[in-house]
Amino acid sequence: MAEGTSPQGGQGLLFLTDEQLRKGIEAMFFAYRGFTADPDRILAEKDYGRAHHRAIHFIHRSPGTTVNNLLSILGVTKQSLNRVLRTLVDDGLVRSEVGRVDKRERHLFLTEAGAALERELSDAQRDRMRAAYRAAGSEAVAGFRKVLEAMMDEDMRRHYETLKDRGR
Amino acid sequence: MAEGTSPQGGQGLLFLTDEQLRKGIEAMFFAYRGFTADPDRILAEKDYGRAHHRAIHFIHRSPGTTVNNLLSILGVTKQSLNRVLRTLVDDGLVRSEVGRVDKRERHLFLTEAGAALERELSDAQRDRMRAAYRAAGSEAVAGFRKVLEAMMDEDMRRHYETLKDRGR
DNA sequence: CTTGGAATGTCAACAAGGCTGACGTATTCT
DNA sequence: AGAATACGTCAGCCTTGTTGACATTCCAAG
Repeated sequence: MAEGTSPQGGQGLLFLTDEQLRKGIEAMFFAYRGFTADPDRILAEKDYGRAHHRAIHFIHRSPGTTVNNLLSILGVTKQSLNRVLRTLVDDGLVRSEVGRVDKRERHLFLTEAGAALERELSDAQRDRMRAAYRAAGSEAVAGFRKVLEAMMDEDMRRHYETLKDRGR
Repeated sequence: MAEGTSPQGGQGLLFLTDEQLRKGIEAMFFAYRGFTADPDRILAEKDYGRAHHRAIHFIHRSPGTTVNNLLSILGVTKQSLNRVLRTLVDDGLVRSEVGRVDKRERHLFLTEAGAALERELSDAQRDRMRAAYRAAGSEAVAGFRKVLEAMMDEDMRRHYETLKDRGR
């Protein structure tokens, strides 16, 4: 009775109207805007963009990651990533270290300044996420994650799970 | 007891670690990629982009909407929207009608061709949404929507609710 | 030891889709 | 009559994505 979508709550077939699906689509659209709004404001002040944020985020999450790995996580071309990475290295936010075992690879790390910016950005983003979680309640949070995970492409889910494991 | 995040399930304070919040952030990032992947493929074939998709989507949802209204939903400048809208009108996907009560306004409608493309795009997007919903279960769906709604900016939530009401 | 292929970096050119600023025109409101 | 509104448009700029071509460096296989 606390449901809204179907009486058989949980598993099994759902009765999904186009309307319900459209609402989900629009919720994704509007929510993603909110999701990026706070970091975007901070980035604009510092003349960086979302691309820089993404690079910084995943370097922070996987210190020492290679360029190729980052490439496949972000899903852009190396030229595109390189442009962003170069400015971050030049500005002293990211350190690129030649691999010791395979010297062709570059391992990426945040410098102190990079870590500081990362903190500033993710604080802002986490604040909103936390507020949304609190407003929605813990049951909602579990469902939120479940649906998002089911929405990912296979490759992306692989990356997502890998990052997940690191934290455990 | 079926919870994972907190013992007081539902309302009240949640114990949210940075790790949990980060996972949510990454889930949003990866899921949004999946969310746009299918329409993007269709659009690429037809030399359109996401901007066209968004315009088409919201014109479909609110037939006869004005340019100004669309502008505030999409959150872009009129120059940006106009570029997109012009190609859609030129290509015969959108019809722009001078307002009868206020002749300064233009009311936007999808033509048959426009409606056909809208269907193709939203079919693809709904298929993924439906699959995700089914995989996650109906309880998850309710939570998903709840968190997303809480994540929106005020203005966006207003638009979201307005679209919501139309369907009822 | 040479050679093929992988990983990386870099140059150039281009496109989509944001943005600002300025201006014109029709229409409506005060 | 004059101000404000709705819309369109021109011009120019930025970010971030794309392709294509090419150099370098290194690993590994023959």
